Amino acid sequence: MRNERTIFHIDMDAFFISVEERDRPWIRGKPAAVCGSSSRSVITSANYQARPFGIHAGMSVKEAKRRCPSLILVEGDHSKYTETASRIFTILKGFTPLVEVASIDEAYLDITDSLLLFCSPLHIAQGIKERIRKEEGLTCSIGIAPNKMLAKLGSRLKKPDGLMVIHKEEIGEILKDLPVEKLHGIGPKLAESLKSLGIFTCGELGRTPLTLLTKRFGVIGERLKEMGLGKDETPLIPFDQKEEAKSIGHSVTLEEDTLDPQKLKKVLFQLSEKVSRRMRKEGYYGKRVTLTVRYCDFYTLTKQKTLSEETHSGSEIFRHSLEIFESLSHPKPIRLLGVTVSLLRKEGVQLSLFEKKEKRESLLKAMDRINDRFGDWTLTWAGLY
DNA sequence: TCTGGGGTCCTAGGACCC
DNA sequence: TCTGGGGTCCTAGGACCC
Repeated sequence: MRNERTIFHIDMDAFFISVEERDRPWIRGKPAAVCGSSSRSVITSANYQARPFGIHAGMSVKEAKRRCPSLILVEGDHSKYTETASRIFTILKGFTPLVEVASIDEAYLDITDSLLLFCSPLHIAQGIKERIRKEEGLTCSIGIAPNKMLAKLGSRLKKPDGLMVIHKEEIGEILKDLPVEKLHGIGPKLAESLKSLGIFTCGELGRTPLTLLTKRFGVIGERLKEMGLGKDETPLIPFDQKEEAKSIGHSVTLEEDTLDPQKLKKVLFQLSEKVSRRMRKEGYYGKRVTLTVRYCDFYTLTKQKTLSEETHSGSEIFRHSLEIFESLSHPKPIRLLGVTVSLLRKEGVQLSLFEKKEKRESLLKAMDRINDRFGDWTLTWAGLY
């Protein structure tokens, strides 16, 4: 029986806009938000003064301005946020090597075995908050719990600048009346489906028979039941064991909806170049190209093509995405185009063991087929003799 | 609420092979 | 010629997250 795990979830408060407030003191105390550069961009981060106006991430800039005409808008600077985040992750790694980077502004820590070194979890959490405040001028919220799911819930419940410990004995009480959509992984659609079954709270979800949930939701049903009970065994994946990326893509919402082939071709070319530059920079080759097209009515389709040869060349990616683009009929003006490359392989690591095995398997099968047709030992490994 | 841009994972049907 | 079942890959779409 291993120790009860102690997991932290660290979540930066209104990360992007907080970084901007730190660097531009005159914004502080006023409603402000970070947005994209185009006229059709959305809010990516709103400060706590803007939130009472109903402004939140994902809202269009137009709508946000309508709700709060005095809103201060700052164009986002992604590289600045990435650099800030990486310094924060370095601070976290000073407390334990078991740090999972969950997104640009979130991390999980497993401090189960570092308890002896620094005394109580609460003490460690306060130390982390203090260092982030001192060194980066930023606040964060921390949830402490026996698993990732509850740690995440804890940080979410005590925002901003919060600290919440969920002890094993308190789990039932905390989940009893908590709406299911507060849990990470239960979005609007799942929440609606659950409501139609009369399940509104985590307490109710935990009491729902597993058979009912699996019948309705398939494999996710098991996960849902556990979530309702506050159980979660998903392991923490330290930053140095993170898997490689599975896809690399870029997309852009055009300034105006259009069907002009010259304009669209140019955008496809730029997106392809952008994707290929990133692939080369990060050392990837890919074998599948996916084109995304969103029309003016928001109807969105994707079409993909698996290549016979892997590539990271911009002109190759462009050639394939254009071919896909031209195979579609495009009945309406286009709002967004996206190009994604997947089935990635990291440069240098020739073939993974799995792929090597697969190659060998398919070679073996080919030999079998020939031997089946022409009799045994027509083909064999040269090394046999 | 006229709705960005970066991703991940899951599902389900069809092709194809044995 | 017709039949069946299993496995894998490809494809398109959808839910979810930050």
